[in-house]
Amino acid sequence: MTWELSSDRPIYAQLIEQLELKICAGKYPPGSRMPPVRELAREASVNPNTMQRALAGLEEEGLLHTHRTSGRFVTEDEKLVMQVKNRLVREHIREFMDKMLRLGFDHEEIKAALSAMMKEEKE
Amino acid sequence: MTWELSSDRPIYAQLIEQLELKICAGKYPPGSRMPPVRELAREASVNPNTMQRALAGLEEEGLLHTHRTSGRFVTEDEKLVMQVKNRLVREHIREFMDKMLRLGFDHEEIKAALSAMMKEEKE
DNA sequence: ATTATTGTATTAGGCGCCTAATACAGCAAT
DNA sequence: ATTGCTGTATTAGGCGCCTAATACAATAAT
Repeated sequence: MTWELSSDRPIYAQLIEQLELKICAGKYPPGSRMPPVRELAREASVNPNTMQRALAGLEEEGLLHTHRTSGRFVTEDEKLVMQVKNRLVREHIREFMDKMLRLGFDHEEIKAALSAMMKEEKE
Repeated sequence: MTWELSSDRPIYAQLIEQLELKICAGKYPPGSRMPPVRELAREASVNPNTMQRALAGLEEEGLLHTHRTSGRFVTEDEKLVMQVKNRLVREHIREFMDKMLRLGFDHEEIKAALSAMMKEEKE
């Protein structure tokens, strides 16, 4: 799971989302230490300032906290991580449903289309 | 169905998507005349230049064509409209699935979560 | 013919995002 | 004590997006 950045949205916003994702997916477990800003920036091929900005966003959210000189750490509050994960799930589902409804699909048709695509996937 | 613009992405790109949606959903039927740029711009609370840019995008795509002075018209090629609609559907499903898979859901769990949210919806 | 309406083009300016290059402060390791 | 690594702040510049204000060309409407 690497870094996927597109140019049609602010990079720092995309970084926030992907960091959230990585934390919720357990790539950066609760309590663990994050790689330093400069390294994360290098990984993502991004300016350190931009990565810094993204990390600051996660801190406001409470997902990260900083020990000024020894690094940045993922929260140990697993409940919080789960809350964020649930929030993300709900957002993704809502967004998906909205778009499909606007295209004229009803609930059943949405499920059918999804199932069909999953079936394709497996081949 | 009005205009929903957020500030975290280029407006002209959002306009393109929403115009595609409106055309695919039948709000602007094949062969029909589009409202003038200035009016669409007013509707969307956007600068005419920005709306112009979005419309130019739809023209490259073949969804619209222009009679220089009498206005802009939706293509009469219903097949093309359907193709675009199918493309949009596939894109939305793929994007949704990607995000959910990254969050650790498998196919069955994705369906279950979707169904659960639909059920909520109905109350 | 005149007028209004259409799409289109141009210029200027503001603003946010991103990069680059530094510099500093504070703690850990040696 | 010194060195290195950490987060953090600052400045400068480039670039794209967006708005605003015009202006023009070509057709439709009168």
